[in-house]
Amino acid sequence: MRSPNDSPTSSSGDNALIRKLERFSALACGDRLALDDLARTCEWVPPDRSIVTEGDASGAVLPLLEGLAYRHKDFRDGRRQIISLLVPGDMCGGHGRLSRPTNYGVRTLTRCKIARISRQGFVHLLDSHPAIAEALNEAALVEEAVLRTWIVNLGQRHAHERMAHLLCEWAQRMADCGRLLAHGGFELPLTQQGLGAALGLTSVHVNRVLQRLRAENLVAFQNGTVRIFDFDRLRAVADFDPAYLSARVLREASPALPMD
Amino acid sequence: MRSPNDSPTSSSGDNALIRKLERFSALACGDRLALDDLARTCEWVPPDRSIVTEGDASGAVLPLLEGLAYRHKDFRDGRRQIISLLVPGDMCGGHGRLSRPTNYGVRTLTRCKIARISRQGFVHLLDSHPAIAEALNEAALVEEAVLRTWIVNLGQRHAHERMAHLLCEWAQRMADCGRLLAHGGFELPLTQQGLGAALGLTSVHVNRVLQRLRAENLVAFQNGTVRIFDFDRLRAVADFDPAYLSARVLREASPALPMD
DNA sequence: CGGTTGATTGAGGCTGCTCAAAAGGTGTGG
DNA sequence: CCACACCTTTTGAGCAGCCTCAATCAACCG
Repeated sequence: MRSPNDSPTSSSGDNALIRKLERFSALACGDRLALDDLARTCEWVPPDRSIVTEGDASGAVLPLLEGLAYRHKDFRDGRRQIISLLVPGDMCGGHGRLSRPTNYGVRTLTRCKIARISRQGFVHLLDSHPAIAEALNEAALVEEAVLRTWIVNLGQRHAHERMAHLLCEWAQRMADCGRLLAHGGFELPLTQQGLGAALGLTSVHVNRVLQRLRAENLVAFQNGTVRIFDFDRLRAVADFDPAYLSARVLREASPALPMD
Repeated sequence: MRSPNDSPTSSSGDNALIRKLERFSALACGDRLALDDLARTCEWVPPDRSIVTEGDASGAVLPLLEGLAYRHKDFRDGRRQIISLLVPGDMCGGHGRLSRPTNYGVRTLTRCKIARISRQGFVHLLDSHPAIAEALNEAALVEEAVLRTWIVNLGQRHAHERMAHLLCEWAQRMADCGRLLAHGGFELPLTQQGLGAALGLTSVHVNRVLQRLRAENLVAFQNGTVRIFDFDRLRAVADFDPAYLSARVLREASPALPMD
């Protein structure tokens, strides 16, 4: 028996990292134990704190075990871009064998539980648990797909389409990690300024776009909580196809390919 | 002795994939031989041809050995986003152990030499050559950094800054793979419409932006060739920091991290 | 030589930005 | 409990960066 509230430093049986990696690769018991071990050297960070600062070269590997966070890049003149949103199971820093100074920062949105592993320990983990290495690898490829989708979003879509797409993607990801609220809504703990930084828009325009989506009875955003009223129509506006997020996967090799 | 022009199917001693991977990991002789082997089952593709179409699930792994190409996403209504530019050594398709249908297409810019490996063969390559697996991994992380930078570019920069950044990045990458021309310029075989598709701009505006950069004596673009007149000033306009492209690397683990 | 593709230029319009101010909300201290 | 500060949201007015549409020009090619 375990109490339902996981106390800060206990390794809960419900490890987000394990849950995520199991979407990509069958983990043996030993793999799971190793991952649970990480949760022993973890810390809680309050909301709106910097976890990684641009140029950070500490080399630590920082899996996000609980809470929400984001990667961002700040400019001297105040411009700011949110590069990706992080859910439990994602990595805050680089996840390769080699350590490289980051060209981005990471901040918490909510209170976060973060493990801290030395690069050395991480490399050892990969070497002694190939299944973990493989799963992390595949996870990185999905992350890449998300980045590509953001590029398309920023490059080609209008403000309201962009917003719709962000909300669709976030809805899917939050559902995937079991974070839907009772009424089917979900957290998105950003201010309108924050949404602007994610979408390449000003907060003023974000406000107007949200009003429009609300007026069209598609979605409401209030106090960091989103409720989607008509997912199908929102998806149509966003031209959202969730395939890139899924870990669905085909294990095979095959023959021809169209070379038109 | 080997003739200087590499004929289509001969494995040239100068394999772009090897050159690239060696930036990330020390390859043993056997690793290099295995990579050279790939060049035996390769094909030449003419310019402006589709290599991978969206939704492709063939599962083939397609390293680009020679030539230039790009990843892109097309919309039904004609909008089009170029997601990344590919140089020799890059992968055209997915490069994981698992095969997933692509949500993008790949087209050639110039004539391209492309190896074709079954997913099965690729997995076997990774399993039997850990150094290759590691190098591919690190390469994927650099690619991720490029995607992040494009997001920042599209989200926050004005048209002329975006253009400047693209040109700086491309200059660096072309230099890194030994593709600078005699006068220090380099190929960028895109039409102005193509540049627009990469930058989220219309070709009309691309044209005006290029005129402005030319008028400011920063750079000239003609016939798919770029000449940069004042790299320092261009870099300042673009706010370009090449660090994210480099394979420069620190092998260590280390202690503290700012937790402001 | 006509046909096609890409570059260039112009005019006008819309999306999204800037600047500014007011309105709500929340926490703090008196 | 009110006053105050601070932050976020909301609204308005005006502007501009970039787009749309359209036409011309240049280069290439069968």
